[in-house]
Amino acid sequence: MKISVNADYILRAMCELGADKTETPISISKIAENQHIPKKYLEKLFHKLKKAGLVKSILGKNGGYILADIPKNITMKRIFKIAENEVRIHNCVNIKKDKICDLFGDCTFKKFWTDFDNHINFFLDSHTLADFIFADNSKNN
Amino acid sequence: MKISVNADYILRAMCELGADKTETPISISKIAENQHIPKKYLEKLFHKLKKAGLVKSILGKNGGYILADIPKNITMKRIFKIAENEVRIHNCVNIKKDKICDLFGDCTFKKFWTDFDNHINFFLDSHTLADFIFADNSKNN
DNA sequence: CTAAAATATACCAATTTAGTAGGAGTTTGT
DNA sequence: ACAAACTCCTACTAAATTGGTATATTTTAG
Repeated sequence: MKISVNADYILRAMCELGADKTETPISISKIAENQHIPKKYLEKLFHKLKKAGLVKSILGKNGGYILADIPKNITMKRIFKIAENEVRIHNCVNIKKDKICDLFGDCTFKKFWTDFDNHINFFLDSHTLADFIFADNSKNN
Repeated sequence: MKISVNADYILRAMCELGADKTETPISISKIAENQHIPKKYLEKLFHKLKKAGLVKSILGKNGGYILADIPKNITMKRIFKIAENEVRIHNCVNIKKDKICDLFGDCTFKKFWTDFDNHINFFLDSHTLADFIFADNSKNN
């Protein structure tokens, strides 16, 4: 069970967008440099972020990205969904192979994997970008 | 973030050992057949389980495996440690690269990853093999 | 002696991870 | 008008991991 580098990359990149007070977009180049993330790799991640509606892009010179929503509305769950190619906690043949699963309505294995999944998602849902950005310099949002 | 098939395989295999009332060992062949797990693959998993001290082996004909401890002492965390080749939740350059990390004593990123790790481990520690075995047929242990 | 069992070691195809490469399209400062 | 600075898009790649196979050796019951 591993967490890819993507979650960390995205988290820090989004924080940089969220922490910026100016209304101008920030470029991939700048974020990559500040956060020590390979530029081309970060580009791909932002492509996903845009498709998922977490950021907006401004084309052309002086272009870049801005958050599509206020930090407190961006949960870690949303970030994880993009960062991790697949989130598979329900690892149980009784769940994967539905026919077997249906035989046991209250299968304890299934219950365990579902509970585990819920436990993780509860944590991810209860943390947002705002937790990271306004930790020391208090501000609204 | 994925959970490999191993955790499911081991969980069901160990349950079969734990549920067995006889004092005789159970062979890999039998478990593999009952649980629909590739025999050779299960063999490798049991090798790890033995090395970790979760099961004991009996060699020769009529040999097989028995639990090395009572079910309630076998936590899901112990199983996960064997099932997952690597458990990496602390995915943060501020943690991986110690020099950067030391610069921020109360880094919010680090805190998040550590909290996440603790959250998961708390869940895994609070479930044992006994939860699966004696769900319906109540019995001591 | 032989069949059934664990043990040990090596191999393998497919997939995933963490990138890199090269350019095409868009906008802006000068 | 034009070059620089951007995003956007597609493809490629090396290394590691995953989920398994294959083959042979050792141990023991009957």
